[in-house]
Amino acid sequence: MAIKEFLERISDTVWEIPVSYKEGMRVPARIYGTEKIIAELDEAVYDQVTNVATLPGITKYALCMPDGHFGYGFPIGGVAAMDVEQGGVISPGGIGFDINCGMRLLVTNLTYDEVKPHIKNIVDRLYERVPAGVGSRGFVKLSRNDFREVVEEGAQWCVRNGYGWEEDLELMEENGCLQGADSAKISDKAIDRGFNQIGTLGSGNHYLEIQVAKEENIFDPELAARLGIFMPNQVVVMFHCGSRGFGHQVATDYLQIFLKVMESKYGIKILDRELACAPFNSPEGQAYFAAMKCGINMSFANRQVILHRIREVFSDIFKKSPEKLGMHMVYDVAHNTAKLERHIIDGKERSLLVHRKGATRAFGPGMGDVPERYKDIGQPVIIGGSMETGSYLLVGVPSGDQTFFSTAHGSGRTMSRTKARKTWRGDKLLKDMESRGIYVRSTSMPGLAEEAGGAYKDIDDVIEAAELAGISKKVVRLTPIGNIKG
DNA sequence: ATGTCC
Repeated sequence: MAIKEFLERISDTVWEIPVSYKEGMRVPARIYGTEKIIAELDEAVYDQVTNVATLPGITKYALCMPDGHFGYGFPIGGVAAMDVEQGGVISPGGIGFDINCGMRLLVTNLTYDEVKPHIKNIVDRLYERVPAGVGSRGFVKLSRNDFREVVEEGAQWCVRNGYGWEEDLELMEENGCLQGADSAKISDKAIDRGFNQIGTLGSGNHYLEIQVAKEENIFDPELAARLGIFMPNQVVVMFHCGSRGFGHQVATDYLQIFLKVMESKYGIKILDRELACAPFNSPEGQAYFAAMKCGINMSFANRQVILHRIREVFSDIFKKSPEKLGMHMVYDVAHNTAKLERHIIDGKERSLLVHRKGATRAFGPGMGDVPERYKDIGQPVIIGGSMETGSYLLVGVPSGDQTFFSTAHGSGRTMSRTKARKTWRGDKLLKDMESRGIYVRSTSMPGLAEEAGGAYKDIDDVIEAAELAGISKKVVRLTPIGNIKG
């Protein structure tokens, strides 16, 4: 029977597939999105999210956020919480190859009028100072042993070594260093791939963008001010990157290990090899958890060094210190992780491993790990749109409990990279964007074409769905004026 | 996403 006949409308923005849809589903699947988003959703997502619903220990629902699309095993936009006391598993496919891919936002006290005459210079200098593209190498010279320290200490290593400010650490999950990251669980190959990649942007949809908070796009001026956006046309900097080849190798290493032991040792049968997993409470599961934390820390360190370079470039161009330019970090979000969290399920507190793959944690007001300064307003959420359209700053809300306090992470692709390359030309797109006031530098013209705004869902639709569903609240929409694309 | 197949 066709999927549409199973799809039950729970509300204007929540759609459920019952366990009767597929043999082995332990919980229903729920997809977030407006009617328009659901109508245009790739049917493969239904298959993937219902496969996830069969995994051991899955609690309540297998979820897909409104930016969801087809991914490796799990859909991108997938959220799955596994009860670790009930045989719950950990699955690399539920985290993503790019461990702790995420977004960071920093503000300036400059207006668009002040920045406009310098925008080409800013973008050109950032392009030199923040290496981008496949295989790019960073300026931070580390030995392999130094790098093992970095992956255990995360952004704290960076601040100790002069990359950034002490206050930056308060604005990251767990102060930029996950406890329990163990480099003994990392292969030499992963170290080889990662040790010269700190401070690099990468490729694909990774980018660094100069943006403006236009007056009409500041939806809640009070909340915006609390987050550091205090005037119309204020210029901010947003960037998106992850753990580069290092995280990719960690995921690859443990997928192979899990495929070997999953069925023979643990008797877990799965519908798709890409859902390879191991019980969280098993030697293999714990080893991957400790290795993944190294990936998370590597990514925090990567973004920390990039933040430092951005401050240097602005400081050089505007002849003022980064402090005088008000270059404070707003927050850093991780959107490819699994975290052990306590959540109340049907009135009972349980210990859940929450997989968020292309999904952003969005803790509500008062919750643990929300920085002290934001405790009363909820965790900031940074959602990057396509490079042509815009991005959003939001906050978590109490009703986020329905998704284990998770929301969308971006626009979500609607077109394959191959088709996008055939539809647009990078050089023409670059000129078109410049005529619309967005100055772009990229290492690859085909790569630029892949990221055309038309290859993505409408970011405003995605954010509207997230807000209507009550999984995050929008504060500011940000408009791009300059972009460095990997 | 990714030394885009060691």
